[in-house]
Amino acid sequence: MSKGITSKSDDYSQWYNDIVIKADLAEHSSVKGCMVIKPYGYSIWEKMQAVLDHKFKETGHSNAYFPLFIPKSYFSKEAAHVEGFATECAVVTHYRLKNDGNGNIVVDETAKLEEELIVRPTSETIIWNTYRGWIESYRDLPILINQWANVVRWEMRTRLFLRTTEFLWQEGHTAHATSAEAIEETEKMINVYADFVENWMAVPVVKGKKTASERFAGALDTYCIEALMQDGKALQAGTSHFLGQNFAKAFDVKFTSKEGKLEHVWATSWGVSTRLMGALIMSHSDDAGLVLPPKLAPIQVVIVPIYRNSDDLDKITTFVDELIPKLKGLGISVKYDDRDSQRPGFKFAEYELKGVPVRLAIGARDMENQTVELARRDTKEKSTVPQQGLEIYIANLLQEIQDNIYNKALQFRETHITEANSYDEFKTLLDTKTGFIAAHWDGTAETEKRIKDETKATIRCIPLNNKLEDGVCMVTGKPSTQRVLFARAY
RNA sequence: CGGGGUGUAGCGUAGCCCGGUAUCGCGCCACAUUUGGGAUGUGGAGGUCGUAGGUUCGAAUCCUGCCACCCCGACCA
Repeated sequence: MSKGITSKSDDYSQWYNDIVIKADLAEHSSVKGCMVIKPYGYSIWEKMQAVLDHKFKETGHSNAYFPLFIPKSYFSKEAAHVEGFATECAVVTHYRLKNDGNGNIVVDETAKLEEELIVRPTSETIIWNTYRGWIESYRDLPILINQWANVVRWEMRTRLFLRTTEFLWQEGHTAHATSAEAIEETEKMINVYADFVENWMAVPVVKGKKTASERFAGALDTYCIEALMQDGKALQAGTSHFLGQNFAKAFDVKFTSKEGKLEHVWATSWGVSTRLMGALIMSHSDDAGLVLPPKLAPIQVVIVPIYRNSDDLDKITTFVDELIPKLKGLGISVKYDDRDSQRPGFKFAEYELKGVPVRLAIGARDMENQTVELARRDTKEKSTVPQQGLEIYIANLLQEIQDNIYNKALQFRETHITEANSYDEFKTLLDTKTGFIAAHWDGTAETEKRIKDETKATIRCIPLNNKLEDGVCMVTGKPSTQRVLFARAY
């Protein structure tokens, strides 16, 4: 197939890495576990940010920014929270370097911080410590804030985009007067995420709730969206947490209600990260490289001229110069690649690798016939299309491609949700068919852990609006009222 | 933290066992011919062989220490 890309069926993991590197999305930096997001990869992230940011603002949120550093003592204030993050924190202990006299730069031991600073793995603590000063009355509520930031989690093992030591994300942190309002916010935001992932990224998701043991550290309830990758493994694409009054209590954030009573504030937090890039790459791409949904492709249409002499090129360029404004007028991003330094075949391969949804090739033959050659990335089909009305044709085609890759992913997902009625069947499905497995579970953490230890499968979620169905736990035989979704996950 | 691997030109590599100043491919630069699926020819540039020390007349090669990164697992978004 393509030069230098490992086939998906040979080695899925290597295939993924190859696409990230060869499509010029990111590269490993010289710092362990940290990556450099390259311009092409970053431009995709910027498109994601733009859409999400708009949705957050439409739902009443504002952006703000809180410090990168968090005093260590803040972490110990919420017991479950510190437990969840303690083992993966980067800690700043000194604030100065010095020359040791032998030409080496060393830490100046005399410049030791009185209290260590944690590089934020998430910002609940610093934000709730700040909110204490902002909230006195029910009139100050709700507070609906989002922050775009980088965070650091010192994971043992990293993977480009899917899990890096430092990653980019957004984290929403809201404060409410009532439990009901906070829960409504939590649900609203998981729906915003699902809408974005499905309708922009073209990745179908299952909305659900996490079990107690899979919850965010410090949350009373964690809602999530779970996507299924082409290798049959699940990927958590976004989470929205109902934090109850845990952080308000830990940071002493109270307000006076309409009734004049002093009460603790109710909280939510929600986030998606550059991990979504990983989901995007893995969901649609093939052995020829990246496949991007038109709605997030930095370049939606690329035009490659094919010519033998400058006369040919001039004619083509004249046509293209008229076409580009028409496309742009319809909101379509277009690149005219008239580099003379590369031949057409090279360009075709390059834009396939980079996942550009539509490619036009225009040569002398086309100019004579008033046509263009159009190739779509998702199906790799080529066709000859009239120049007349081309921009309309392309606008429609982009939507068709968006729908097509979504439906393809949806079909894969639908055929990879399988019911298992015994533990043996469950294990066989995990090893052979993979994907989500819907099974009865007795609701205990013990059984959940046993399944995880024995099969590496976790409960991805209890789907929202799950249909109730009496059954018995596939492991213990105890009664169960609904099936939950298991899978091996990233 | 365990297991495995790698470190030699921008990238990928050979050479290492058996010591004598680094091979090949891609890429890069120039020129020409090319241009409807990853062009061809000719010429050219590019190297602290991860790092520190040791052995030796001489080290990419042998010895010792150190460092870094990648992959697999445990942890996790």
